Amino acid sequence: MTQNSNLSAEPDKSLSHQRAVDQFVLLWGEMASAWGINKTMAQIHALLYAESQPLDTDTIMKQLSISRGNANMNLRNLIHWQLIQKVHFKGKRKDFYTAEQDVWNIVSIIVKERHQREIDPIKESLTETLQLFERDSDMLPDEIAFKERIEEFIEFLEMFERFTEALLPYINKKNLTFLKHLVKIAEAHQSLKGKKPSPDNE
Amino acid sequence: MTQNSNLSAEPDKSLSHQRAVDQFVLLWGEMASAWGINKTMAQIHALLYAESQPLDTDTIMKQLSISRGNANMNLRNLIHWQLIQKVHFKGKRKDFYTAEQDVWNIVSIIVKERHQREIDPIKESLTETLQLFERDSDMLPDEIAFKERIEEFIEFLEMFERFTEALLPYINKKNLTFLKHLVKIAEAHQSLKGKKPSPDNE
DNA sequence: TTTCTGCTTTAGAGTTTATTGAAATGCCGA
DNA sequence: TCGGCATTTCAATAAACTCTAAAGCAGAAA
Repeated sequence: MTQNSNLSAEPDKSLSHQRAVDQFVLLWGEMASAWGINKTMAQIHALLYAESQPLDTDTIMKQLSISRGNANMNLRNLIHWQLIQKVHFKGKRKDFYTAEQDVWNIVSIIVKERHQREIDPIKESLTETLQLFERDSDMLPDEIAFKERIEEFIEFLEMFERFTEALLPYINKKNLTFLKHLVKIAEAHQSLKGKKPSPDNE
Repeated sequence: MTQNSNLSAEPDKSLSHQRAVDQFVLLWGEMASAWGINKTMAQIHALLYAESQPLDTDTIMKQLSISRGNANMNLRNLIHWQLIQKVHFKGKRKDFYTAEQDVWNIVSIIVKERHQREIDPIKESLTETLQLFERDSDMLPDEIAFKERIEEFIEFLEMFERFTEALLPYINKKNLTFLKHLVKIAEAHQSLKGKKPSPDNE
């Protein structure tokens, strides 16, 4: 019961494959928790990403040694993130789950989701903060500088927004050509101007 | 002692300015913890970013109501991340700290750091995982599919690497023109091909 | 040398977040 | 309507992470 995985719920798999999946699941989980995403949620996603077949809750529980409640919560969360989907098989009552299998789409979904959930609210809060300032005429120099920095940050977020909105449609394994094209433009532009495009600060 | 900030360590600041700084610090801290970065570390950074003048440890402690040890640890961490710098004033024994003030540089530093710390090791681990597989001839179809997905992921990371390396030099408030240019190319390319560049999956 | 000032380290307390286990609810066929 | 799965919810518990207080250093001044 305390063993971490590899309960061989699926005897139709070679040992080396099973080990590779386990290792991959662990890696994905660690990665996620470094980025503020629930480790178990990421592990479930990794498992479903690694498997070609849809899995049911019990298999996931056994495979990752987690409780039913935990599995259920994180599965729901993953569905909400649109990273996995429920699948039904005729004749079977259980829910099965399957994950998007194209890394490019996965990344694209994650970027979109976090953008909506996090960037937009931040922009709003910053705009509110700006409203705390007195009229320009009464402001001290440091105050003006700070205000400008906030404005610059808002501008940055807007630029980021435009950028991701423009590029996200190309983040897809069937559309790499255009991305590669953009990178080449940037690389060319860079070598044209020498190593760094501008010396440094001020 | 339990009050959250605004101990007005700097009487030379208007109340509205102080409130704006406080609010900004709180926001930045929350944002950071959503992304797996220590909240206090981010708050210290926000404070230094908001202030035009370098601050010493005692000011930071008072301003954020944190202990000396905590301040010290997180300041060191920020230096390690290259997000702030120590500053010395002649005649004064204390260390003062100051932050990079250009958002674009800040983001650029963060991307570079996380890249080094996280993406590179992941690529290595994935490569190791790949080595767990048997020779192609002995592989089951599912096994081959999984292997291909890992390879695709490595490919993605490499593309991401090229992309950031190509663009990071332009992420700087003095070099926005080129970025804007790139976005325009992408936007134009998109409208040329209709709303979505490719219908959907498969 | 001793004292004073400021920086650093660390064990444990405190806080936050994730996970479990059990009970509640829903669903479907007999 | 009941019985048997399957899913969902949630209070209690555990794990992870952060912060503090106190002690230790190191160097400057006296």
